[in-house]
Amino acid sequence: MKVYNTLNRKKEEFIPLEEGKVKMYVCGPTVYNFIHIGNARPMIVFDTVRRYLEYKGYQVNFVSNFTDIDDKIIKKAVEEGVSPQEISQRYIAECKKDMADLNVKEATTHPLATQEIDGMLSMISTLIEKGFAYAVEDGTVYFRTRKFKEYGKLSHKNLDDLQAGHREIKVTGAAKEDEVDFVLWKPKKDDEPYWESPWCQGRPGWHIECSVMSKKYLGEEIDIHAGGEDLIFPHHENEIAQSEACNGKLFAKYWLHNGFLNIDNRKMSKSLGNFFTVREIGEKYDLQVLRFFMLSAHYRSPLNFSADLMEAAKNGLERILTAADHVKDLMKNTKTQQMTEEDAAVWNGSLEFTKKFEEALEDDFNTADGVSAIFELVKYSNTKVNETSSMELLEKLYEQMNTLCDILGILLERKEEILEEEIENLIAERQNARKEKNFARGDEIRDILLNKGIVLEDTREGVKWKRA
RNA sequence: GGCGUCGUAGCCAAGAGGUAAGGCAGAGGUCUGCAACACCUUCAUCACCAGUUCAAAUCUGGUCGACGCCUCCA
Repeated sequence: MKVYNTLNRKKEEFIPLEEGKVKMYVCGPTVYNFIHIGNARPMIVFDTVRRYLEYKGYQVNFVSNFTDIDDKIIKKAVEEGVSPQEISQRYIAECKKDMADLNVKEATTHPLATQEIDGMLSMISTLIEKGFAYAVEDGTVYFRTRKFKEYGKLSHKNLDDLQAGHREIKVTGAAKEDEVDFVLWKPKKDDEPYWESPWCQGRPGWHIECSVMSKKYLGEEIDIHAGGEDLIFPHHENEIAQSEACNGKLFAKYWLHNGFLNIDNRKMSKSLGNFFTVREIGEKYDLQVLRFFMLSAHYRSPLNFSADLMEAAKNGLERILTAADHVKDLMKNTKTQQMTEEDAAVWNGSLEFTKKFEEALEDDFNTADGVSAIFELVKYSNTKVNETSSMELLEKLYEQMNTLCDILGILLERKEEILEEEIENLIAERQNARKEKNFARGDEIRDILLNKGIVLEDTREGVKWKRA
């Protein structure tokens, strides 16, 4: 398996630190509002990476944090006149709901920054002892960036360029030794929440959280650290500096970063008015569609989002689900149990698509190619399978589709929906009308149901319906 | 200004030296009471220019265009 490592900008063979196990950390959201669809991309993409690793038999320890203390959270709390905890708790719950609808698996551990303050104090102390950090008069603690010789190895920046390119830096509080130094701990302002520390009453800087949580739940050295490409600098660069300066070990072996999600070819931002939360999209589409859409491109490519593209994704996904439904329906009426010779040949032929799918995912998680393998399997199934197919073949084919879709986190089983009695009666009435060749009444009923969002399809296996 | 990514059909998107996967949309057809589903057929020489090579969408150089990071941001 090859993975693209941002550290050296090359695809590398994936070799875990410990055989059969993968330690993986994904930077999670700051919880001050509903998550937006940009937040959803790394969640979906790295959940898929995890699922593939698990499919390969790895035991994956997957850690993803929630940043629950931060300026934006405090700001929101002040606006609403409630505590920051109330804000963060609320949006953690909402975020988990969205993740469930996106079929993103729960992390092995979802640590919260505010629960890890002790670890942060300890790491900051160690950094000060080792000379990698210093406190200034007002109690702010800075990381001594130039002291860490490898600084810039992830983002491929050098400190002199950074310094030259630096625009006016708004330094609050006491002056730092060097303008490239960054904050590890900062003093509280006014009634902000705070924790006691040897330096001042205050709270942690953003970067230190992830270094500490990764170390606590996964250890000093991990296999994969992932997040959005915008985190490469400064967030991940700073994490490397903190962790490696503190632990004296390589922090993470592979760094994976997903490309950005744009809206109508522009960066998503509130000021442009092209900002969508996952919740909003969920009102118009099953979030499976959003997931399928995101996986239709390579995770490192920028991905554009628009209504048309969502429609296309919806139709494509529908094609896959319809094929699976068809196989399932055939199972109800199949006469033969065991595969015939002919069936066995069909089954063998289908293995080609699993192979193609695996080869795609092996190559830096190329889900776009993986999806195309599923489409080819769908076409193959639609063509090869019929009323004479054996139960064994049908089950195997369904299982194969299900396995591949499950790696992508796509559910083949449609949600069970209970038809209201009225709708059932209408469908029955329509069947009678059709039997008596009263097609006018039949079509009328179909239109009535269509208006209720129910689409009917007459197939050989009987009447089927689905939500529009 | 520094660092970096990308330009493949109407749209989305793989492919990374050997003669363009897959999907959506469209067109024509088969099936169906009609429709839907499904199936069949059809739909590109890869931004441009110049090189390297027996061979380039794939390598090199240049041009144009789009975008990202350098500041909170997934």
